[in-house]
Amino acid sequence: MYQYQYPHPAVSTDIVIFTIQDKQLKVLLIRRASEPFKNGWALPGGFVDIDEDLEQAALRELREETGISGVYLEQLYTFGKPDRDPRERVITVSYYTLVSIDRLTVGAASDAREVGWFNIEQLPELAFDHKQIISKAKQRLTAKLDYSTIALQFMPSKFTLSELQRVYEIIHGEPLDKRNFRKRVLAYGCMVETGEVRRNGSHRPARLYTLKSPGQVEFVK
Amino acid sequence: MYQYQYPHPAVSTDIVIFTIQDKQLKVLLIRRASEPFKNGWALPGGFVDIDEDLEQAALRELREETGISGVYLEQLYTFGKPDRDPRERVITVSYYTLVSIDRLTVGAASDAREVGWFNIEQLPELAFDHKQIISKAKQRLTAKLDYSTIALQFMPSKFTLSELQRVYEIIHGEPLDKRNFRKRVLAYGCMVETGEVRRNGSHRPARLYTLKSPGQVEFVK
DNA sequence: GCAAAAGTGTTCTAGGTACACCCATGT
DNA sequence: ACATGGGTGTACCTAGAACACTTTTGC
Repeated sequence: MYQYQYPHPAVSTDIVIFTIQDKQLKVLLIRRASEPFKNGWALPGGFVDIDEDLEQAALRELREETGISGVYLEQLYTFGKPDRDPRERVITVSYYTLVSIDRLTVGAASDAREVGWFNIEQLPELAFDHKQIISKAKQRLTAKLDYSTIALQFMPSKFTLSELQRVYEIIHGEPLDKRNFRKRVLAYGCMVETGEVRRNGSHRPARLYTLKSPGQVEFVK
Repeated sequence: MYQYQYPHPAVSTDIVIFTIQDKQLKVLLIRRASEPFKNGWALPGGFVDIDEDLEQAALRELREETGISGVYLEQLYTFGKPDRDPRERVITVSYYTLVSIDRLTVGAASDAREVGWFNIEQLPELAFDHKQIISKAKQRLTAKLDYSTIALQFMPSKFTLSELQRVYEIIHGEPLDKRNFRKRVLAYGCMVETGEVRRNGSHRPARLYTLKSPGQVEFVK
């Protein structure tokens, strides 16, 4: 037992993990193993250890619950309505991250719990205020697309410009001009041709690009 | 005494209060009344009550320690390094706000503690990681000047366009073209002429403007 | 040889920047 | 009458938007 002179809240982290799959923006959810909201869908996350940095806690939960590591992680917002958790006062520091389609080896690594990728437009009922957290993350992501190189975090180590364009189109929900798009992202100067190409169907092969500094997100424009 | 099965951190809020005074961007600090950092300068703030919303806590501290109320308040970032407070683990949810020069009736309302406005470029030694918090707030403020109407929060209920221009110049640290500036801020469409003028020295009087929706910050551009 | 995606430049337009003079007042 | 800050319009320039055809492959 731990005693304090004044009541203390519990502090947790929750992580919104985005990916692009089947031309959809998806979010990773896990099925809760215990009450409250037992068997309900929720964001991965958990309590912060008493001697653990907040971001470290988020990285640890991410690793433990999904097997994902070494990703771009950004603090999103801190949610603290007094009644957001029925057990006790829990303040949650939320983070979000973007993972590439080739890291979708989730599920295996997760500790026997059911996990799933959900289209952000068709989410199931969610535990706590997690719907609100995802909504805020989507907002932030959409905004950052326009003034940073954050979208590159969705890409695998080698990718084509058409694949990258599809990412922007899916998130913004509208088609983009191919020539203007290439002009713009190449001007960022943060990717290089590998020299290789990808053959993918009965048409001209696409050049493969790679990031100069993977994991780095810069402001642009 | 309050008991928990697992150790819990304490949670506080700290508020960075900006104003413009004497052609300088200033921050409000208070002198600490107790250990640690007794008599040192620190941001206003304090512990979140167990049944209190985070933003309510920030508003309460703001009121109690400075007498300021009814202002635009925005969550900034949550700081939680395990050793940021020598007493126990304290996670702080920081907020920032902008107050107009005519609200500088601080000091009187504060509960007998010494308070002071400090030029952001000449801060004293600060308690905890408050220097870092202020630095982050300044960053956010500077960024928001360019894509929101946040600067209007510095203005008193009636103000002239020259006064507003000075605010932008002080924060960005460079002079702006008067005609382009007026074109831009009037295009925001969120202020109206009062019809009154202010006589202020031996020159043409300036027209007074007022906000259509005080306290509201919009995205622009 | 045909279907399907990859790759490539130029023109047009709008929004941002640069810039100089008259106005109303106090002394 | 002069010093001081308030108020106003236009020309230029650059960055973003619109737009169509050739290339390379698989079948």
